Amino acid sequence: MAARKPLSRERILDTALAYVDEHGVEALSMRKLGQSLGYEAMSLYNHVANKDDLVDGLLDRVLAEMSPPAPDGGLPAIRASAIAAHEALQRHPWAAPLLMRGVRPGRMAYMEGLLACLRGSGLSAETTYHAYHIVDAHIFGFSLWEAGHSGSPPSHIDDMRGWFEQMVPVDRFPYLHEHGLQHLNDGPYLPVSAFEFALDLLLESLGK
Amino acid sequence: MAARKPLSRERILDTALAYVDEHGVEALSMRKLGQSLGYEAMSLYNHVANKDDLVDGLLDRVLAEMSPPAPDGGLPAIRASAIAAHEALQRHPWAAPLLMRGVRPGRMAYMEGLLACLRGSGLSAETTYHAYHIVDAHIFGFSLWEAGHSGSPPSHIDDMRGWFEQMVPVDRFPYLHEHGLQHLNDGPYLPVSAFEFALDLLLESLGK
DNA sequence: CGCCGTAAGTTTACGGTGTAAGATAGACAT
DNA sequence: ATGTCTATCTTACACCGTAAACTTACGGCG
Repeated sequence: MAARKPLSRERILDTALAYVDEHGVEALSMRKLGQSLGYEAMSLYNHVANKDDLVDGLLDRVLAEMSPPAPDGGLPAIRASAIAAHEALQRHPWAAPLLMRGVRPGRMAYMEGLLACLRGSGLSAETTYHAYHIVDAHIFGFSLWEAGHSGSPPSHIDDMRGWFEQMVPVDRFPYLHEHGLQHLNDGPYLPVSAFEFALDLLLESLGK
Repeated sequence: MAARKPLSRERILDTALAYVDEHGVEALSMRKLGQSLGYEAMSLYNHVANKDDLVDGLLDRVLAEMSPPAPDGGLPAIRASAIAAHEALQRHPWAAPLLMRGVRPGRMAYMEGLLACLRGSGLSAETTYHAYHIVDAHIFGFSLWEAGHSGSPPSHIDDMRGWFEQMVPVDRFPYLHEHGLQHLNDGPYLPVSAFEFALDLLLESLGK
């Protein structure tokens, strides 16, 4: 608070990204962000056009973490880049929904790279058309699905087991109860394997 | 406006659902909803606890359109219910993200039904654990992916072709350009087939 | 030195949001 | 008539994004 560093777009984005990764994008406000930097909200507008511009800056940082597959890499390159993209979207769960809404340049580059790689794998234009939807929907759809689940267990509950038993009574939801117990035993995040399992299934069918 | 019918939870939900299906959930406000019913915003609170309660009511209506698979229906029942759920989520594109956030009773019933059907198909508890993630992530993930795309082309553009050519120049994005042209020729919505294609692929692998 | 332009930061204000609290009015039972 | 209950409206508060105007600091130039 005392000796405050000068404001800059980079510093604003740094702070905003850290905040958003922790509290979610809906919790971000110009007033709070300015305050946490030691300035007034309106001062941010000297370095950022408006809130959308700020969020776009955050999205570009996330997009910078996901590189498209090499055009001549074939299906293995698609697999690798899909996994990397999924991991980036796991690191920033708030980003996936916003990435779908508008099309940032980085997102277009990813689309182009994916399409190029599919065509480069010998697929026809028609096949590529459908294959693209399948692969892109899997990467982003699965990440959106995962991101939606984040925060579902209030995460600051001491007695997770008790909370679960009350929310999902065995007698009314026997199978859901069983499923929940598996999650509680496996630690928080197993679904990753489901991402790769389904991805391999889809890619294999495209390779035939 | 003149002779106004008395307010009721049902009437409020009717109006809100129609409004939200047309304008999206982020455009819904208590003031606008009240006004479009001929009442003040605060009057709605006599029939609805708060805005979250109202939105929950809307989500319950969407959930009522998707029934879980019959427990003894096997993979075909899962396929049918997945397609029905996907269609419901297409009718109400705003709903999918909200359905992921909190777990409504109807959503729990769907989860339970899907799990029961998987176990009933002879899958072990461990296999069901992963299969559930794959199937549920496909249904909701794909729907989320589709919903995210809605509104991407501003939809009220006369010269769609010209807009597209400017946004996606052939020389910089040749493959994306090709893909976009395919969409323009096919009409707005082909991806549906991708949903069923991938669904069958996933279910087939579970059947082996 | 004085002057001035420019950029950064602050203050104030406006219209929007959800909703708590209180006032009002009508219907109905005692 | 009196009390009670319910639905409605009015007012008010805290928060949001941000436009507009104001203050402050600084670098260049005579």
